[in-house]
Amino acid sequence: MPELPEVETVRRGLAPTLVGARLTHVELRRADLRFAFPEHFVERLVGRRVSALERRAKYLLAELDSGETLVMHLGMSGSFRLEGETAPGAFHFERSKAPAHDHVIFTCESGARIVYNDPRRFGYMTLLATDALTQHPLFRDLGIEPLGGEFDAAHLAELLAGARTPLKSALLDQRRIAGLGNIYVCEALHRARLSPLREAGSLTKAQLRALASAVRGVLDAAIEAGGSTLRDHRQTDGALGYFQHSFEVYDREGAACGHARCKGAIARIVQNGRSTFYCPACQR
DNA sequence: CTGTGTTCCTGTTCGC
DNA sequence: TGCGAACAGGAACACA
Repeated sequence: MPELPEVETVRRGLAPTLVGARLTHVELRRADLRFAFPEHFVERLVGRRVSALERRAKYLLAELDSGETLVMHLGMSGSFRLEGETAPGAFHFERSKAPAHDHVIFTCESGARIVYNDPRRFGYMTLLATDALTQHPLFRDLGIEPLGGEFDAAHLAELLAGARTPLKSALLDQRRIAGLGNIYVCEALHRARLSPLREAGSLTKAQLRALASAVRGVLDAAIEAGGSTLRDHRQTDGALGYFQHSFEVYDREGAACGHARCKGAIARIVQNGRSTFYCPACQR
């Protein structure tokens, strides 16, 4: 589920509860997610205060007062929900009816509970020394943040220079740009009117400008939509929120292309084993 | 080095 | 209605 905008929405949803909070209890309902939890995971968390909640690419980073950072990735199906004092609508579940796939439960001093649910278990959590975070293999090779100040057409030109791979594959590569996933790559390419099949290194300057602007624009819009769902529904689970109603191409095979004067229909093809949606008529 | 295919896991949807 | 197949928002890893 979660690409950059969803993770950012989760971060904003959890921050008011988590930042400044002390963890009093951490419950693991199983020994692993995608990977095993690290040694003494619970002991290293309990009693610690969370000093900041950040995001890098699709990772959530909870900085602790112990010098370590709790690193969380939501994989395909991970989500958080808030229960307890800060969630007035929280349900009370009988023990036997606890929702399936709740794997980790963090309890704060305030009584608030933050529950991590992940049916497919492609997500994972680990603890890393905060001052060495950027050197760690998980982060060392990550590319540029598409919403950061350095991301522009010139940077994009460098990132794609000489690449023979299809444009879509290049944009999904987290070592180039970090945080884009299948949906927003499809959407950004449609906005920029560029074919996912184009050789990545073949874009003109004007096309690079259009693409940089499209990437930023689609991510900004999705975060904004996520933000509005947060305000309206206290949703912290990183669901696509209302932005899914704004998809121009993703999961819209056969629909009319939304671009002015384009008579094309959205097609679905498969690239690297994953669905690509685009308009063959106007994306060149 | 670059680029591609496979794999992890469960839930939902679709065609018969 | 049931039942198997296809597919799903990610990315680590193996390999050509």
